[in-house]
Amino acid sequence: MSLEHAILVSLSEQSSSGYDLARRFDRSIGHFWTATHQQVYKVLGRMESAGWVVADVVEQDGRPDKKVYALTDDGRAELREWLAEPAQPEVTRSELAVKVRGAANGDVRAVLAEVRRHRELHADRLDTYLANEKHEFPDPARLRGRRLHQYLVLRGGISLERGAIEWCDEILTALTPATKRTR
Amino acid sequence: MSLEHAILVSLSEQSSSGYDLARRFDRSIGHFWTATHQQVYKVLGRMESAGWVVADVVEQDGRPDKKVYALTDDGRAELREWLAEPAQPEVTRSELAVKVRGAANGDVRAVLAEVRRHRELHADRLDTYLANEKHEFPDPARLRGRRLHQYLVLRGGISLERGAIEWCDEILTALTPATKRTR
DNA sequence: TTCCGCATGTAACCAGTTACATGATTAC
DNA sequence: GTAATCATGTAACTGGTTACATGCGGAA
Repeated sequence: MSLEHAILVSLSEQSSSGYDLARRFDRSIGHFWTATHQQVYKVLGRMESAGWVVADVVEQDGRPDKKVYALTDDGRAELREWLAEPAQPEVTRSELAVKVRGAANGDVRAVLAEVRRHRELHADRLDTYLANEKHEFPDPARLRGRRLHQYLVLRGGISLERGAIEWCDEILTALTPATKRTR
Repeated sequence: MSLEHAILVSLSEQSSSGYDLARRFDRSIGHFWTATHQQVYKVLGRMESAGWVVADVVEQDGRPDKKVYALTDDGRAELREWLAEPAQPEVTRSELAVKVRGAANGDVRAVLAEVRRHRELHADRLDTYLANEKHEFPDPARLRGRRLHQYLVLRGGISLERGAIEWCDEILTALTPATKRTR
């Protein structure tokens, strides 16, 4: 697909500036799609030319002006069509996995240190996701529509991180010498 | 990183042709890194210029000639250095997740059908991985070194697929009307 | 005779990253 | 004074995808 449709989804929830979108791609939607601000601006330009979004310049005091983008009817139509298309299966590219596979060609302990570091990164992300879940969706059983969909995506992020942590632990258990492990 | 190092790892296990490498990227290593044959050939060219690999033309009867690539000492050195560097955390890009999040903007049932389709794709991949595990690593407790590392990466693929299936199921349970579910 | 597997590639293109650039305000 | 946050962008580059091209052998 590419960023376009992720932006359409994001704008369907809330009109916002490129800056704001870029920040949201560091959070909520960002669990499953990332984008730098440079790319967001570039793509927004294209989308405006295509007539999917319109910009409204908002002046602020004490802060730079901003362009707030909103979906047009064409944008909404595009989004609807895209949703009906098949989604291609995600490709997981894990540099860490390649390093683990090739570890015997270098210093295995260095690779293990990386696995440990990644484990912590995933644990941190899991914590933020869980805090998010607790704070934003305290009563999941009652959720309907949009909110339920958002919740489900967050749940996906949570189980992804849990899986990653478990995998790191499996590697660490298997590759840490028993002498170190038991002491 | 990029493909280069994945190819170095692959060649460290077994010298092979570009065609063969491309096929392996559809399997074993491919759980965590993919590449088309076009890209493999392109990168192999670059790697040969850099002196990381050498090609040996092998004539075959009844089949086209092939170039079998092998690691050089420089290639091995490069691999060793790369293994000592930190790995950047993977970015998971899931088109399906974006569709789930935006589902309310279109036909929710169409998105659910996609979730169901993806569930089956993941289930199929899980089956191949499990068959692989059983066949190639019947006695995991005894594994050491390279073989153990390969096994651990396969385990990662397995838990990734399991996680994906569970997530799909969670979505299906949450979004399928109870009337259809209980029947 | 048509399609699949083996085997290697080129060319055009697109998506995404990194580096660079500007400028005001606020908090330490 | 120094760094962080808000806000928008351009330019160069890299990595990866898609389309196209060739040619033999064997199976259906």
